[in-house]
Formats: sequence, C-alpha cells, structure tokens
Amino acid sequence: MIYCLLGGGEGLRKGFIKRVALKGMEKFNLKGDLNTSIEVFKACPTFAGLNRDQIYEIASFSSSHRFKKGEYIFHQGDPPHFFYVVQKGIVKTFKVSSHGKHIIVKIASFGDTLNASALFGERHFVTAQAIDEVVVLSIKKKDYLFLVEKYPIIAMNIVSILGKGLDNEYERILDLVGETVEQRLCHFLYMLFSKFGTTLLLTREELAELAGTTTETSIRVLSKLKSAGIISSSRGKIIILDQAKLQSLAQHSHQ
Amino acid sequence: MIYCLLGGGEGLRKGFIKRVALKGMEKFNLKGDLNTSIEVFKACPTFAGLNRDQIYEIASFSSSHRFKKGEYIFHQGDPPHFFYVVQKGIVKTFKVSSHGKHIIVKIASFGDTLNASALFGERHFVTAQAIDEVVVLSIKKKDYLFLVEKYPIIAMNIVSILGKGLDNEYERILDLVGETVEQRLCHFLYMLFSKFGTTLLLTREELAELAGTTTETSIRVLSKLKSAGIISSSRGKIIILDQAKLQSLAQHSHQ
DNA sequence: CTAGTTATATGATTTAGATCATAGTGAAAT
DNA sequence: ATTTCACTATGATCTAAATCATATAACTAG
Repeated sequence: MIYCLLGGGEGLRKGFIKRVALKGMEKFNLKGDLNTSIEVFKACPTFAGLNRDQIYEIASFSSSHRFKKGEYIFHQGDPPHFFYVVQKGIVKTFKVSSHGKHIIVKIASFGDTLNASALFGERHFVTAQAIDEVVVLSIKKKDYLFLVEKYPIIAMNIVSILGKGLDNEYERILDLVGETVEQRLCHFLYMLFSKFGTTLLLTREELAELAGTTTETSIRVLSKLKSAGIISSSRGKIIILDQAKLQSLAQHSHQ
Repeated sequence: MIYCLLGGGEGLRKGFIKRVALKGMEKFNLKGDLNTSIEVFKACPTFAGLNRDQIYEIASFSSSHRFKKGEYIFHQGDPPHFFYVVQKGIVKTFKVSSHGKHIIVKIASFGDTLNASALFGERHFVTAQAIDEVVVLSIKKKDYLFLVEKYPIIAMNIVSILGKGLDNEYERILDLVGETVEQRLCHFLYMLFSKFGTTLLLTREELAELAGTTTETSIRVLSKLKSAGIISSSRGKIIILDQAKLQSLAQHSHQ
C-alpha cells in the first residue's frame, strides 16, 4: 500500500539535473566532467556517508556511456561487468518470464543504481533499457568490489537499500493479491508522479508491466481517468492533472 | 519459474538436525549448548566464509529461546532488537495488508535467518510465528551490528543473499501474473518438498498465502491432487507421493 | 465427555479482467 | 506525401478464480 517508487528507494534528490555536454562520443573518461559525476555519486544512497574525497575517488573510477532511446544497457542472464548509476534520462529494468510476460522492476533516473547487488552474483537479474536519451556512469566490477571492500559502509548501505527493496516487493505482491487493477494502476501513477512530477514519459504497455496487468486493461483504465479529468495524455506521455483524486483511487477503487 | 524455496536462499544443509535438551527455561545463555549453536551458525549463509573461531565468537554472543506452536517471535512494525536464526522447528514470516490479506514471505527452518536486513532499519518488515515447537538463537542488535562491522564479509554475504532474495520475489511476481493458481500451488508444494522432504506441516490456508490465492481454491486444488494420487494428506499435513507429476504440473497446468 | 474451535470439503453464483478482434491515429521514415 | 509501425481505442466474449454458503470432520480445552 505504501510501497514507494520503484527506484528501490534509491536516489532521488529532485530538481537536481546537471547539464552535460557530451556529444558524438560513445564512451569517454571523465576529466572536465568529474564534477558532474561527483554530483551523481553524491546523490546515490549506495555511497551515503562517504566524504567528499571518498566520493571523488569513486567518481575517478567511473566512465560515462550514453544510450539512445530503446537501447539496452545490459541483459538479464549476462555476466555483470560493470556497476551502473544513472546520470541523465530514464532507464527501466525489467524481467521476462519463460512465457514471455514482462514485469518492470524499476524506473531509474538521476542517482539511481541499476544493479547494486548483481555484481555479487554471477548473472544480471534483469534487463536494463533506455526509455529516452540516457547517460550512465559505470564502474568496472573489479574496481567496484575493491571500493566495497575498502569502504565497508557501502556494503551496509546496500544491505539497507536491498532490505527496503525487498519489503517493497512484498507490498507489491500484497497489492497484486488484494487490490483491483484500477487501484494498482493509480498507485503506480501516483508513485511515478511523486518521483517525476506531473509529466510521465511512458506508454500504457509499460504501465501495465508495472502494475501486472495487460495493455488493453491499462488503456481502458487510463481512458476512464482521462474522461474523469484526472489525467491528460498523448502518445507515450501521461500528464497528471488531479493528484488528490489519483491518490484516493489508489486506495479505494470506485468501480 | 525457477525461484527457489522461500528461505530466501538462506541456509539448508539437510538432515542436519541437532538434538537439544532444553526444557522448562524460556531463555538461557548457552554453555554446554555452545556446540549446538555453533552448528546452527555454521549452517547459516550469513556467516559463510568465517572460520571456526569466528563462528565460535558469534555463537558466544547468542542466546536461545523457545516458542510453542502459534507463538509470535516478533511483529511487523515493531522496532527490531535481535537478530534471529532458527535452530529447531519451522517458523513462518508473513505480512498483512491494510485489507487483512496475508502473504507468507518465508518458511524458515534450521540455519535460516528471520530478519537479516531488518536490523539495519527501524522496523520489522514482517511478523514471525512458530509453526511447530521452535527454538531460535538470537543476537542483540548492538552485538550483531558490532559483528557486522568487525567482519565485513558478513555484510557482503547479506548483500548477495538479499540480491538473490529480491530476484526470487520478482520471479514470484512473474508467476503471480502469468501462471494459473494450480501451477503456483504445485510450484510451492514442490519447493517445500525440495526443502523439507515428503512430509509438509502446513495447512491449505498457509499454502494459499504462499501462492497468493484463497483458502477455498487451495483446498479444491489439493483435493484434485489427492484424487490424482499425487499427494495424500491429513489435517495440517501434506505428504508428497508423486514428485515428478507435481513438478510437471508446476510447469504446465493440465486444465 | 462435550463444547467449542479450526481445518477440510464441496456446491452455486458472480465477476473482474484476460483474451480475441478490429480499427483509428500520430510520428517517423524514405 | 504516403507508407509503415508502434501506440491508443473500444467492442464482444469467455473463463479462472473469487465469493458466498453450508456441512462435516478432527483436534483441544474446559
């Protein structure tokens, strides 16, 4: 019911977007942009409690990559080579079942990590895909593990982030079992609103994959919300008009 | 689909039950039973990679508590004071939604932890209840955090356990969204069988709370399995007769 | 030993939401 | 500018599983 935005509770200092000027190059080692990446790591709860010098050290291990809309950052099942933090844009991570069903695991933006725990295992648990123009910072697995070992607080941070993340998923399961589709959809809309503000860049299909329903039902419910004046929308974009009503619908679905 | 037993992937050295002789006392500090508790902590993946002396040290911080069938070990929402590992018996942890729906989070037995991550937060995420006669070992929060700080490998272990646990929950969500109730029920029966062997001590209601369905449907499906000779059962007990068939039903539900 | 409580059993009814099917629509591409 | 493709829209149908309802069996507490 009160499970927070699917950012795993990670990173979210709002209105904190840094201007970056990186065009043409697919990958590059930061020099002039070190300041930018320091801001990203500072915003990342994984590194909470580290001082400026330590954040600087971490940033110096990172390099930057950009991805165009639709491009994949890594795939479920691949062995993980990098740790990723989002610097710019929106990334979704999702899982696919053997029957082809998709569920979205997380909608990540500035300061959110994509795979905090995967580097401790053999495989990526999820697939990460750019929703719009995206820049991520990456740290080599080896370096990342070195840093975790050097600064034990990082592991502690991850434990508490993952713990909350797990609890979030239990809440999601409770909703899946107990709430109506409409409630769930409104719930996710509200969560996304809390994280991203009134304008959401996602399709009904993606919303369906968050709420665990079908594209058709997602479309139907959103049409209803539109008629009721709670949202407006265009292709791939949803604008929240009446947050209060949305929130109330997330609690008690009025048929 | 292949998500493992709800023990969070933690602890499971089978046929490893230690005889304990502790009657009458509700709590006591181990002396003669130190050996017993060392075995428990050795079986607990949270402490993997620690040597015998270190395990000994950990065990020396622990004390033992027993709970009768139905008794609560801790409650969702309470501030956590202890870290718990199961020494004997079966404990279920579960969550309740605002509408009163239950989901079982974990069925824990010998060597499984009950709240690996809660001690890093403010509240217990779940409620823990004894399913039968239970003995747990507990370590004071302060001592536990001291140990985690002293032996960084513990935090690393927890990270990888929680990471796997999270992935398990994603799989559970995928199943909830994509598979039939029969498949899910068979799936959980099979997982429980893998962990506990042919005899399972749980009610249809508890099984329903694992699979995210109602008690009635759980009863109906189990009746069917009974007629088909796949299980036999008595009150609060299920005996797996045909594992192969069960496994196949978990994959493709036959009508 | 009996009453009370908890688990199992099954039948009848309802319904939310999936599924199938077809069509319109805006954006991007060549 | 018209073809293409990915989104949105909506209608018709179907069904798995929830809900409601009632009964019996088994355990356990007084």
